[in-house]
Amino acid sequence: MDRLSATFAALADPTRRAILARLAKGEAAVGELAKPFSISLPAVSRHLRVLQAARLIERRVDAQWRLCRLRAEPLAQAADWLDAYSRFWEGRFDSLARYLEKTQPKSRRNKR
Amino acid sequence: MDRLSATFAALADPTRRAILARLAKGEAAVGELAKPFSISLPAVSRHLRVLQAARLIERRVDAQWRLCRLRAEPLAQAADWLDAYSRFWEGRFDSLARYLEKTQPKSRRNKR
DNA sequence: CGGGCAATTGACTTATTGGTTAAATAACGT
DNA sequence: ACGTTATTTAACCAATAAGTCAATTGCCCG
Repeated sequence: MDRLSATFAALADPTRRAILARLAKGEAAVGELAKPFSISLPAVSRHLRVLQAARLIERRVDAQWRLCRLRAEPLAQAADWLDAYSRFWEGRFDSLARYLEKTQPKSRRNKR
Repeated sequence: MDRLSATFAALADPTRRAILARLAKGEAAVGELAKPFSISLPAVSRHLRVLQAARLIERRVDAQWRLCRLRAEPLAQAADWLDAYSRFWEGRFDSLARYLEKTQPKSRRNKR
């Protein structure tokens, strides 16, 4: 699966988005991440595996804890993709057309 | 499924993203949308159904053609979500923290 | 009317997802 | 070494996704 698809797929689950929101406040262990949810710990563990595969989190071991922290770079790529379409909903159609012409090579970082 | 999840899920497929890219250049019928892909017409029809359910496209009938056009509003919502995290990857952590406080009043403070 | 193009629907297959419980692994603190 | 805590893995299940081909629907036109 390509990187952008993996990112969007990872974000398509509210539990995973909630986990990212929690991690935005700082590193946390699996058990703590699981607390707000009614699902089992293995289920959370799998969600974390998905987030890690999409490179949205990184993990490190500290004694018996696996600490997770947010890696937001893939989100930047997704934001770039959406930014192109912002030109559409803002009515700057030709600008989007130009972006899409170039979008085959590579997308670049920018700010909204 | 909530709106944001539906949007991200719809975007998590490269075929669907390519269809949106094509539609950004203007309305098109199903047959024309299908041309660049090696998959069958029913498969494309199903992708369009997903995009429509996510409200990323609208359809209208013109004689024997079903014309599709881009509706970018749901993308704006997704972009808003990502924008919050842009504060993270740009290093403005406390700004993101404030955003998340407002967005998810329910989340509890980290103790560790 | 009947033929043909456009698109969808139906029936089916296969793979993936998200969840479960139970067992295994790993590190800690006696 | 032992029991406790933290987390993952294994095995399984139900639902969904993405594709196929065949049949159907809807519309146009000679």
